[in-house]
Amino acid sequence: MDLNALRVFERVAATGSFTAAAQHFHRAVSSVSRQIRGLEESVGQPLLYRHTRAVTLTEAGWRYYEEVRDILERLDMATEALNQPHAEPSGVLRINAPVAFGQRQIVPLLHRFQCRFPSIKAELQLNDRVVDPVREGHDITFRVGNLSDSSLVARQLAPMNYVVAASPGYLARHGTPETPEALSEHDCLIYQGELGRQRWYFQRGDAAKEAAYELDGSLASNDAESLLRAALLGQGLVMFPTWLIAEELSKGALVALLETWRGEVMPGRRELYVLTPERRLRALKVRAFMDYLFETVSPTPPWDRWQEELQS
Amino acid sequence: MDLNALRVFERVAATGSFTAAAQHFHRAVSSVSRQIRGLEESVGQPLLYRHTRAVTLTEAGWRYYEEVRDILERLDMATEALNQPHAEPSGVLRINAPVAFGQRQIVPLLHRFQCRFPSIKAELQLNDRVVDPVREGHDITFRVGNLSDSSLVARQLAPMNYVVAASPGYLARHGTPETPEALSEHDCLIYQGELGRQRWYFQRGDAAKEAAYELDGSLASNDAESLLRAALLGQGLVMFPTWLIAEELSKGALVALLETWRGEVMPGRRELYVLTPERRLRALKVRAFMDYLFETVSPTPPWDRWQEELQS
DNA sequence: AATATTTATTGCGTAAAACGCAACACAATG
DNA sequence: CATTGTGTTGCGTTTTACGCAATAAATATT
Repeated sequence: MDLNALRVFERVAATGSFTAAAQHFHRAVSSVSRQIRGLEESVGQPLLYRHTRAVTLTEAGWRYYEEVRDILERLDMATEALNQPHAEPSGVLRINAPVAFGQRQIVPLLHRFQCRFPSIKAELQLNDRVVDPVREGHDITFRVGNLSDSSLVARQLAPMNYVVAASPGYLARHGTPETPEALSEHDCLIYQGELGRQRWYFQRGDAAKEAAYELDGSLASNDAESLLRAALLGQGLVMFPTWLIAEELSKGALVALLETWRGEVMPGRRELYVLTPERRLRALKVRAFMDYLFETVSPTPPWDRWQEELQS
Repeated sequence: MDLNALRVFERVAATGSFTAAAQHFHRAVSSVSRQIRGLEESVGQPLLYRHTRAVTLTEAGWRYYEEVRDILERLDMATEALNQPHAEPSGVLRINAPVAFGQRQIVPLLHRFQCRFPSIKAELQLNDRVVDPVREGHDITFRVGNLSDSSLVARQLAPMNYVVAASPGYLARHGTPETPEALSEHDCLIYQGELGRQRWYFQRGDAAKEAAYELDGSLASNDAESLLRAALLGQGLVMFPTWLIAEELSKGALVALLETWRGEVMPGRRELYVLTPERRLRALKVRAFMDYLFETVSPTPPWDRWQEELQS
């Protein structure tokens, strides 16, 4: 019996897939297959049922998995606890985030973090579908809006702020809308995803409820990046989260509009969350990254600092 | 990090010796040395101080050892728990016993046990000095008399019965002593170990206390086997535990004497104990052997059945 | 119903790791 | 001071793990 085989088994059990476990450990699937086969021989019975496109745990496998998961965790913590107080974080940090947020905010953040701690390596997985962080083996997951996995430790990172914006060229040609009502006279570039066309909502400071505006324009798309490019070319107005267009706002490539109102793309407010599996919260690399992250967004996230920069 | 290295580390920590761990795992000392070095590199600091003729744990090593010991135990138990109800005991059973008892009683018992369970392998270590079963890595330890290790689970196996015996030839030439007092007219072969010459003690059924007899004969030795051989040759009388001479009594090569009295070689009574480390009590191989052992000695140990055999 | 695709298994050759032998270093023991 | 026991390290050999490629099996797609 081999510790490596146990780790492979844990990952196979968590994901239901030899392929996923192979990817996780950067190994060939055949290597995973042999590790599992060897483990089953050493414990004397099958731990997994093999199906066509997945594997599932046998009854014994399930019981063994629960034990092995805890044992591996405990071993890692015992090893971690040996680190001297000044030990530098090291190892592979696995991060998951929505695509656009990851590209624009996590990549530079992570870059600075890794400059500071050169022993850290990272695996950044970006996707917009809801993934299971435990199953995927992520150390840290960024999530927008609703949470649904109670085995994760969720911490609120920052509020999601939306802003309407247009290029200076567009505004020079078409004027600057001063109220949400004025938007109907403008070319609004609308996001149209699986849930249909987004409405824009506005709420003034003291109003009890945001008002919905069903707007239109020359372009609708399910690709935010395309809408952004069109806006930069002066085609129309967009409403996006500040973390998406903070750089363009800072550079003046886009101009924030209707700042007296708070904009949303659906009713209610949402927050940015960061999630970690409960057990891994104390790994040094995870703690270090979380500390760094929360230092970075305090008191104001970098993607919300463009307002301050424009004022100075 | 490797499971094998962790097991090696546990054994080194328990014994304080690379050499002992190497022997335990049937490996070269250099292999143990490298395993430990590799483990220290992977946890990032030394776990052992190297001295000239032993190693000791560092502070971190001690803390790690306590964790690793429990983790390995838990893993073994999780693996053990997977066994199906009808699984046959297998693996290496490590037994320690006093030399003579081991040779005469454990070897045949173990032989029958292994015939019944062919997947069992055994390592039988015999010595008369007091050893530390945890440190030595024994699964089962036989012990006579006093117990002093509270981390072991001790079960009483059987009372120690002593008997005076002589060969038929000796008795034909010198007559049969009918009382302890008559022994002074006989050639008593006395055990003389590190504690000096043994006195023989006798207690009649209803007497409150055993009486001591300081006897003499033509031979005194620290080697019980030699005294026994001399007795078989008709040289004199011996007093030995029944488990030592049960076979000779059964065959009539020696004749039990003074059976109305209970003989001892020191004041008070002693028991035979069998000890197992607390954690290993539930390993299938250990349980199976213990069950077999206690079945064998119930209601009467085989070394005390010669009385019944002579009567039938 | 046929075809394409995905996942896991296994033969085989290669690479990497573990091993043991032997020489050596060091300090305790007699 | 010589001997002895324990641990370290260089080096060659043995063993294990790996990846590639072919294959099997069943699901998804057309």
